[in-house]
Amino acid sequence: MTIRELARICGVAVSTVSRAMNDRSDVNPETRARIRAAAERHGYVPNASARRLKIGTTQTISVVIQGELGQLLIEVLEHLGLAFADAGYDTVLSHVAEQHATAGTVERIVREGKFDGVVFLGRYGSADREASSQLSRRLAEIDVPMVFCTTPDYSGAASLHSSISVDDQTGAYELTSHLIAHGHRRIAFVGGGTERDGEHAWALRLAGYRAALGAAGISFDEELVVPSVLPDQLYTMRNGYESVAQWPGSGIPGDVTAIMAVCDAAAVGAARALSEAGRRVPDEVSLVGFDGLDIGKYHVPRITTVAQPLAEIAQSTARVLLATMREPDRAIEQVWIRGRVVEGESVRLLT
Amino acid sequence: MTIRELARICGVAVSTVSRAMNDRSDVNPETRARIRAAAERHGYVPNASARRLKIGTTQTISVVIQGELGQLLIEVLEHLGLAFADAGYDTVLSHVAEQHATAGTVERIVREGKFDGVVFLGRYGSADREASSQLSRRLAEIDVPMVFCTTPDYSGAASLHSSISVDDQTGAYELTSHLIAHGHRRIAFVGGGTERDGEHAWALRLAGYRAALGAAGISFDEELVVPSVLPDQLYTMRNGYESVAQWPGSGIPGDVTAIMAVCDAAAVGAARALSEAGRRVPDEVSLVGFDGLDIGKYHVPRITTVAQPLAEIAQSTARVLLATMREPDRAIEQVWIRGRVVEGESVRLLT
DNA sequence: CTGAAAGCGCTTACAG
DNA sequence: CTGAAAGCGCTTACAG
Repeated sequence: MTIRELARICGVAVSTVSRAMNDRSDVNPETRARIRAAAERHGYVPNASARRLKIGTTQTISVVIQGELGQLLIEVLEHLGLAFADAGYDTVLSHVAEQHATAGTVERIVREGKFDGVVFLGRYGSADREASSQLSRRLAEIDVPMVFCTTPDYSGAASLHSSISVDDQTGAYELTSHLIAHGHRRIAFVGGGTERDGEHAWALRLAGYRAALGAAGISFDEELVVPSVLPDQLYTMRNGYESVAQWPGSGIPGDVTAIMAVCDAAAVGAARALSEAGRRVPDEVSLVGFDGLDIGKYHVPRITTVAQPLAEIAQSTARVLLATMREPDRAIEQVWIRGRVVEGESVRLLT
Repeated sequence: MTIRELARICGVAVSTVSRAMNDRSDVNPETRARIRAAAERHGYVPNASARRLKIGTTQTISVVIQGELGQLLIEVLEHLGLAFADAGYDTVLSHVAEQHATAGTVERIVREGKFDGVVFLGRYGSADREASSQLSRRLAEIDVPMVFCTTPDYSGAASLHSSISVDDQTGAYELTSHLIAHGHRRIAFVGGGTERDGEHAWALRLAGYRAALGAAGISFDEELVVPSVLPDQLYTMRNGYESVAQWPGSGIPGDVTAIMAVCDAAAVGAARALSEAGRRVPDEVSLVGFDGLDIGKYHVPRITTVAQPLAEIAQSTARVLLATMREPDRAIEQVWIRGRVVEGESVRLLT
């Protein structure tokens, strides 16, 4: 069913049908009603491609997620969907599998013109820092509005794209301070990556951890930073599990009284590894995560964490992207939203 | 950058550019190389809408998920993405928030012509059975190939759409038999819905549970079926938790030795509720889930479950949909794929 | 192997 | 308030 067929059925011109379908004011209310009734009856929906070609807008935002799809990103995605729907946009997830995560794939998605705006969620580009930075610069040359959510844009010194994230560093600082206030001094950081470049979420969390130790006069011990054995799957249970299970040297040092995992999922995995090693949480080892997901909430013991304000992060992302769509030359902005420490049952008070 | 501009830059006709970009054989290899190099240099990517309008194919499959986005569906989505990519199709998730889950929304997504095929994943339609059935019949009239994955199509007696799912009933049968073989006879089923219409995954699992009891000569006790207190969020930790915490009557009967949760997530929630009630798993109560997700794997104790062959389910879904796209009048088929009981640490052998 | 032209289904000035 | 016509950016017979 095309607009021409419907026009013939209704005995009007295609332009009139178009006006009726688009709720233009310059059409007789009765004509409008008649046409819309006929459209409904025949299941006519304007062809999105033709409309887009003519009008230059798809009313669709793409959310690009690369690699693993964790619960955190999924929840942000849900909130993004709601926020964009409020503004009249459809949201569509373009998931790029790890295998296909090349600059070309990402660039094609953006350039094809299927979308009015793009949100890069969680991660993008390759592990190679230079390649990611180059992708970021290439993307900046495409005139499709885009924004980065829960990930920096890796473009180097001067940011080329706006980004919205939880304030990882402050959150980790507060969480570490919480542990310190409970008497812990030998605190391990588990499951981060290896390049300490300060832009990844885990690196910012590590920086916050370090700063809190420093503020409390506790010396930083490189031995207590246990990097992930699965750098491609940082934010997973498996990462937390394997990283603790394969603790370098002769296993978990006996004097470690608390472990900070890179996220809640990793904390749950770490808890399992600790259990297998015969170390009880929190009686023998305290444990904290990051994110505030259900997985930590229903864990026994409930994991103390920093809850990310996901709805707020999503709304802020939508706001920045929509503003950039209206005003392409708008200034780049980096938004950091504070999380909140949520006490669970996984931290023991040392006396 | 349009095809016309690129044609002028290269000093050829637009038709030649088109041929070069589409890898047609009837173009001079040198011309082709020159054009493609120029396209790369200028970041030219053919406009997807114009292409689609002309050619009638988007090379894009939409996966529609309605309401909650759980880990199981996400993993199926990842596998679907890989399977369709192998066939040269992009996959896009069109998530429909619970608030917007009307027949109109779904129908619009399908009719707009943005997609060559549609996979309904996990659930669709409203809670109202009649409305869902009506939607199913309306969808059947749209000539976009579609298939249902991990959900039946609710169209009533005669199926109007193909569907691919794990064999829920057999899985639950085997899992229940596993419990019975371990000496359990008072086994509760926790977290299912209320309408026992036999089509939902949970209802099929309940049917399998019941059949296994019958086969073992254990009488079915309605009291041991504890329906969800959160019918809209069946496959969540929260459902398992609340359903056990708010067990009807005077709480968990003392003679219940095992609980079968509607899925792994619910089992984890149930475990937390049991812990709060002072009942240890598996020492005092055994517990099983369904799905085979990481959440159960890293739980302490590891949850005994039925692992769904997600890759196989996704591949089968892609195969059926692609076949339907090639051959629209192809027969409807219902595919049930067997899962596999995976023993964890959550079932105690009663002696 | 290459080019000129028609047309996919829409929307939007432009007339009336 | 309605209609006829142009054109969005492509692809594909049809000629050459």
